[in-house]
Amino acid sequence: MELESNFIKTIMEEDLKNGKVSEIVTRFPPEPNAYLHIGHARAIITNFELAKIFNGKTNLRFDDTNPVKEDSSFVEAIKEDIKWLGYEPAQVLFGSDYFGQTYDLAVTLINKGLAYVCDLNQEEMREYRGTLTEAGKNSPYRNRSISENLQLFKEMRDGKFEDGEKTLRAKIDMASPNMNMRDPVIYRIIHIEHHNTGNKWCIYPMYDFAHPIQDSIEGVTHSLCSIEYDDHRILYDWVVEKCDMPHIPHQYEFGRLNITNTIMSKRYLKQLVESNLVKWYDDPRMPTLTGLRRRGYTRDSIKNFVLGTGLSRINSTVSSEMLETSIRNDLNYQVKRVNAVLNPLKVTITNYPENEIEWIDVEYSKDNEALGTRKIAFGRNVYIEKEDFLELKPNKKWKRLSLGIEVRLMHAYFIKCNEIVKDSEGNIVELLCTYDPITKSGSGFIDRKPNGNIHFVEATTSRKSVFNHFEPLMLDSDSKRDMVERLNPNSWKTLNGFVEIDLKDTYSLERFQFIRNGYYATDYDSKKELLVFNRICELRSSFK
RNA sequence: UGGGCUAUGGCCAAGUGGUUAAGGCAUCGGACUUUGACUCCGUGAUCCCAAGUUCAAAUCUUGGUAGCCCAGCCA
Repeated sequence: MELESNFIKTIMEEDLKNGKVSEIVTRFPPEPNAYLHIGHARAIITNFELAKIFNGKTNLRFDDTNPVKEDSSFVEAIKEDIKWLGYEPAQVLFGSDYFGQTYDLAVTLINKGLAYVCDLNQEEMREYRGTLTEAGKNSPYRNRSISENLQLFKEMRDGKFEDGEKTLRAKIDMASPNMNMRDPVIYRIIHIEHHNTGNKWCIYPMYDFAHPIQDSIEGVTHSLCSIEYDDHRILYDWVVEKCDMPHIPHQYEFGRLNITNTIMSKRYLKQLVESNLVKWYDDPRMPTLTGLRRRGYTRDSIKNFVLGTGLSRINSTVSSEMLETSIRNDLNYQVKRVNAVLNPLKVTITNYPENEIEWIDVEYSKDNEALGTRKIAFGRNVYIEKEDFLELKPNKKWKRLSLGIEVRLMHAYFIKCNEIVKDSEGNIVELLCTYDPITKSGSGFIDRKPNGNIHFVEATTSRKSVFNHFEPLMLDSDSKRDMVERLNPNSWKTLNGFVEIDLKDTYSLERFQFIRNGYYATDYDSKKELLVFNRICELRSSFK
């Protein structure tokens, strides 16, 4: 799928056309403190695809300016997710690579009288900041001399002070209606080992100061971020200007992408994992990229989904059905269509010889012959789905098996149900049927029409399997309600059944259409003796 | 009268003064079918409201209304 027209693409076209920029350079700047989710995928895809269209380039830059929260374990996971999506960054960089230059630029600001060391503690600073409707007031430390500021900032760097004892603040305007401009902190003291720089630094720049500098150093032309940074842009531009950055990057904001029944906040995903409400970040129910991958989603389905939702400045909530449609469309043509019985009901073909198995050639997909064929087994003992049998045909629309009714076992023969075997509690445990040899599939038999076509697997050759079915983790998206209350108790359902013998050597993440059941992917935990499949999504159904 | 952003069918979204206002998802019909799948056909908008500018307005102006964001030494 192509990237549709959107406002950022239009801006880039104009910038290129009127010579404002000669090349498009974008960046994806994740903070290495969490696993990436499908919301990040929008940012990744947007940055890379936009640059690609204009033959530009995209860097991956880890935004690691806060060692309290960040960890190198996330660095590798994030790299892997981006690679999985099929993108290769022009460069892989770290914000911490620029700590030296960032420090020097802070000194530049001090020398210009545009930054000062402030002794206010956190609480005092909040009081001085004012409120949304009232102006703040100047810090008593605002007018320290340049030399004193220089000395103090150096001492901050040299570890003379405790965490929180002092900050470096930009001197802008405590009466600004934009809170971000009320002398924002640009450096703070944190005595913690950094995953990249170790103990070299004990002061770290804030995002608002570091980000524009990083963008400028890297020659980023279009710095894309989410809409809540809109009122940070004025500060972004201030930093670029006052630091006399030779290259001037520009920030553009776009809305966040939400999906119905899906909650994507880092805090929430972390809580799910730490409370053992899911197995891990790669749990197939998680909206993380690693979870979606394990579920069986393909990179193209994610890309097409994101591209299909478009891009605007609105925070949008897209129906999860759109994601499902995207994976169905991707898998429909390219995947093998095979038989699996998830809720087995034993069927004995009473007029078929015992100990005889018949092998039938069947194409994997009549829509894609290149997939080839395999042999399916047919014999005296088969399994069909429990839901494909009802003792009494309920209405004319019922296109499945009932007592005295004849249906086709797909790719094999017509069978007719003659007798029902029940246990002492009245549950149906077996069906006794007869088959008609002249109705064999492919024989051209047209004298009778069966009451529908159902799938089956031969009992003695099929492989025991576990099928994991998923529902949304949350029953609603009302973030005001407690998470545990909203949890869907049926988000993971396990079924035990059989797949046709052809799947005995399936490998992790191999994807199939199980005929009439849905799309599935082989789980990492699948073993030869017990195959495990995750349902990616159901087939569409107009059955009412 | 704190500041900022946004408003196009149920959900996304193109559209940049002249179009029958693209497209996708969903819905509802129908055709086809050895998957109740796929595929194919059909199906919906006085563009938040009001006034104005103009021969002509979703697009420009003014005034409303509604929603979202901002008071971390988080990003």
